[in-house]
Amino acid sequence: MANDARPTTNDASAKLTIPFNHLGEVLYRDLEHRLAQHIREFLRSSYGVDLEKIVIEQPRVELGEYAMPLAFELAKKLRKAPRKIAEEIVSDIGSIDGFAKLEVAGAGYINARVDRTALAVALAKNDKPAVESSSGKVLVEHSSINPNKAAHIGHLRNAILGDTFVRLLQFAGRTVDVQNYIDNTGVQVADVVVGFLHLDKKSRAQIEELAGKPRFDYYCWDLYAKVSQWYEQSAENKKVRLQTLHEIEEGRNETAAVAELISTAVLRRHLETMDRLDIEYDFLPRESEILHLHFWDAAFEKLKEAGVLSFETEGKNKGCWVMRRAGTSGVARAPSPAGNEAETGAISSTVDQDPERVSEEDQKVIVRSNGTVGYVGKDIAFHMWKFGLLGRDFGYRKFYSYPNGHQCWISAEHGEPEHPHFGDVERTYNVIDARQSEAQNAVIEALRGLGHGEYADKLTHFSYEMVALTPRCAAELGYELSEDDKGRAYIEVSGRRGFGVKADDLLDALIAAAKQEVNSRHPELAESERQKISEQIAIGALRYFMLKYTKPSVIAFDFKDALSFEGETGPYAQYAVVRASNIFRKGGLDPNAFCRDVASNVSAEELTKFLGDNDLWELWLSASKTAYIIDQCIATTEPAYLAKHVFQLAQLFNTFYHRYPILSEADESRKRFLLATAAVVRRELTRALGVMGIQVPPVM
RNA sequence: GCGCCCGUAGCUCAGCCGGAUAGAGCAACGGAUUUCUAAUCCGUAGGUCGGAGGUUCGAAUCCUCCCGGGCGCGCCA
Repeated sequence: MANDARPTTNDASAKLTIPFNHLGEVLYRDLEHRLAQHIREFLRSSYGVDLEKIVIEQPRVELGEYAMPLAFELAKKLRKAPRKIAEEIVSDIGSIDGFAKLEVAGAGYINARVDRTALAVALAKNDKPAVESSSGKVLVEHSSINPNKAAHIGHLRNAILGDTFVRLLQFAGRTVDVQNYIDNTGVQVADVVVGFLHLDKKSRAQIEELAGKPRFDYYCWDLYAKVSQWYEQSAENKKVRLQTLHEIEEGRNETAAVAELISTAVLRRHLETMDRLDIEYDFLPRESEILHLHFWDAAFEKLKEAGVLSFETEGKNKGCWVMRRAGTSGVARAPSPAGNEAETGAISSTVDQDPERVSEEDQKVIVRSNGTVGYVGKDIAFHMWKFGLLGRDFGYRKFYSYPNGHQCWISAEHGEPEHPHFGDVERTYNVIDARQSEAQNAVIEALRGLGHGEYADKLTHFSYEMVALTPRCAAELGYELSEDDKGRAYIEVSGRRGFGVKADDLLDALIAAAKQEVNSRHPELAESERQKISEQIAIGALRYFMLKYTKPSVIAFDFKDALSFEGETGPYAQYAVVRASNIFRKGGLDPNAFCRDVASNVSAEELTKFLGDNDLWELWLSASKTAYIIDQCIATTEPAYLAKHVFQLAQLFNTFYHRYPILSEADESRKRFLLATAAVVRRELTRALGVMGIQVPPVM
């Protein structure tokens, strides 16, 4: 799996490319860069040592803000006790701007203490994050749901991860194109077409009428499961499937028209479902256009020319164009540097005599012997288009206008003359589940084989694990489980079997559960207001739920956990912000003013005094980390770190809220300080939740 | 068979660039609020970090092997 290196914030390569935040304020992230750079230079000049990476940890707050165990590492090289080295470094390094001091602790830790007052003032003034000047455009492809049935919880994880990653990139100042690839000519659509035409025996007009109904995708969900059973009944039925698929790919016939009608209607439903979660797309490239605009033909020529594809004249893949499967590079893989003689020998003995020929089991068929191209081939062509390497473009048509005015475009054979420019991006992230990593690697290797290693390196498979149902959840939904399944930790969702939780159903259930709470807590509010708040809470719960697990973890879905609004949940964090807002509302004060004007509201001496309290300081410190955490999320393609951070900050705030009554505080300057604290945390929490796509209700 | 992922408290998960007492949430039990305060807070209990070796001053974290579970390896997409 594509696990990038850990955060690059203190890599040697990053020290010159990430400038200090000249226009904005110096926050936690910037201080870390500064510290790492200072240490690095000091070690070089004083010891002649060039450390590859300076490890910087985050210690308990009473020990400082940054902790460096580097003296332990240097002990070997310098043949001195770690404690001694640490002491030398601390006494010789001099002062670092923004830091109060360095200290030696334990057996040789070097702990750095920041200038708390300076960091707090910088944080308070940081009302909009400084925007990095971005180079090229970034493309994030996510969702990509087959347009033949309702979206389910697995698709929700994909879309929420993808949308959050888009927001993370935008926070960091990148320009992002959001694409949702639509496989509108594949077997899955064909199956539903077969269902309408051959099982339900519906006319085109009848289908058209059904497609206009509110939850047409639910109808397709059931039909798709029925068709799958129908295929099992006879070989004759399966032939219908092939015939139908063929007609759809061909285009310009009645079957293709029906398929277009169905897939477009389901696609609209998907967009509506995702819009409920504030997830929007810019462009919907469809497979039909990749076929009809002959993207493959252009790609095929270049791939042959570059020698990525070879034609098989014998064996099981006779008559096919094949490429080497990713990860099987017998010739290309150099023995590991540490590899011993025996290992090298073992490799050379398994390599084919003819180094050009790929052994049969390492072949991936790209073009079938009947001349048709498979999914991976089309994906290669598509990715050549993404990076501007294909020499062809889609036509573009307006497709969907969001209530907020945003326009979503779709691919077309003959597009509108005026349209925005998609493609030609500098970097691509594909949010696709882990089961497709081999196919994704094939695309990457094809780009490399074409001589475009620079793009291969900038194509990231944003891989995550699936959402499955716990046996208990499946039983609650009324599914019959085999004895085998009952013993499993989780059971995979299956559209083909109609087994799963639909996205809209889950959202409805969440809204209903939230509504019940809101009704009992705020009967004085208007119905429309209670509804709006319930939706915000439901979205908060759902998005947080999908983001709190790290990507490699399979989510074993359970209604009890997903419908929870307490503990480590989105509503917990939303509630913390609401509480902060309550203070200002009841006090008749403007929280933003308390951020902006902290320096005039609280004197530097007083600020320093109050921040000397570790509990209060910990809250400020955590609030100062938003940009730092977001950098980490992007570098590691892991949004879960932001979810963890939001929860931690909300938790610290709730403790603070409980411990310090603010409005009744008698000491005026202390009161102003506490208000500034609440205001800053409120702003940072709101900001971080916003990056997760979670809004905060006015009351809860 | 080959490849990738997972295995940490009763349950669900963090931690894994080696480092200072292994953390949360849920569940359980016991407490707190006429207040900006209960979608909350505080406390108690709960762990041979799947197992065995190895590297190291130091391993949940790195390496090897094993066990258990998941996923992928198609002229499907």
